[in-house]
Amino acid sequence: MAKQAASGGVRGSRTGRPVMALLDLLGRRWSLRILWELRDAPLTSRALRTACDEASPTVLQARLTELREAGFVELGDGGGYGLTPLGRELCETFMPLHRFAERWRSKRSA
Amino acid sequence: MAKQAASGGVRGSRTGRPVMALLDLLGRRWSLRILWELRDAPLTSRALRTACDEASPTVLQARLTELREAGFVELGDGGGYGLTPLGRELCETFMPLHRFAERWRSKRSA
DNA sequence: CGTATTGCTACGATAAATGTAGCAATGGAG
DNA sequence: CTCCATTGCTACATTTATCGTAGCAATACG
Repeated sequence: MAKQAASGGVRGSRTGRPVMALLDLLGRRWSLRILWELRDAPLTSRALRTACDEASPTVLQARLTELREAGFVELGDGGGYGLTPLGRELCETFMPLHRFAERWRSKRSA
Repeated sequence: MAKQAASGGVRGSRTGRPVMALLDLLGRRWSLRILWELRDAPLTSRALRTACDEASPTVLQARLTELREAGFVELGDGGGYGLTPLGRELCETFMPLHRFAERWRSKRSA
């Protein structure tokens, strides 16, 4: 495996600004969703797939690898993907999004 | 062209949960970046392109349309794209990401 | 008129995601 | 041990998204 984005390869990091790297990493399909679905409890790869609207295992596996290399997600001993402490922090950052989304909908359908 | 989305077509909204729709919308290439680059002041389409690392105008235009239909971005009278009040709210939601990214980097390169 | 912006589009080439199928490894139940 | 279900993960052909380059019509200034 060893794809390695860790030491300076995440797209967008050319700018040197870590936000860009993060924004780029999160701006890929299913990245945000995966973090979101893992917010409460760990899930097996298959349960995660189900939670993610039956997304293709190819992409899911790719994102999972990237997120693991980024240090946000980890694969537990007995199987199952879960958030690392760092990943949990990141997820907290996104929590206000939930409330925002509710307000957003009401304005859209208004 | 009249793409889509405006009145209930954002991918991911099939679940009925607005977070999913939002997560999906933001989980497309350059979406987060565009919001980020507009955080301070409006930019012309070309300035935005420059800010976004010379991204292809095709995608940029597509994202811009989607973000406009979502009500986050608007095209000013005298030209130039800017955030709507709603878009500014959303951007505020992402601000903690900046600080997080800094911490993230220090842990990655540790 | 020429020139230089603006927002935006066409289109072939390339990269990414989808959908379906299946692998090797692990852990019971009989 | 065999059978079966589950785990994480991969192959591969098809479809979709994005890239990169070029260029359009509209507007403004001299």
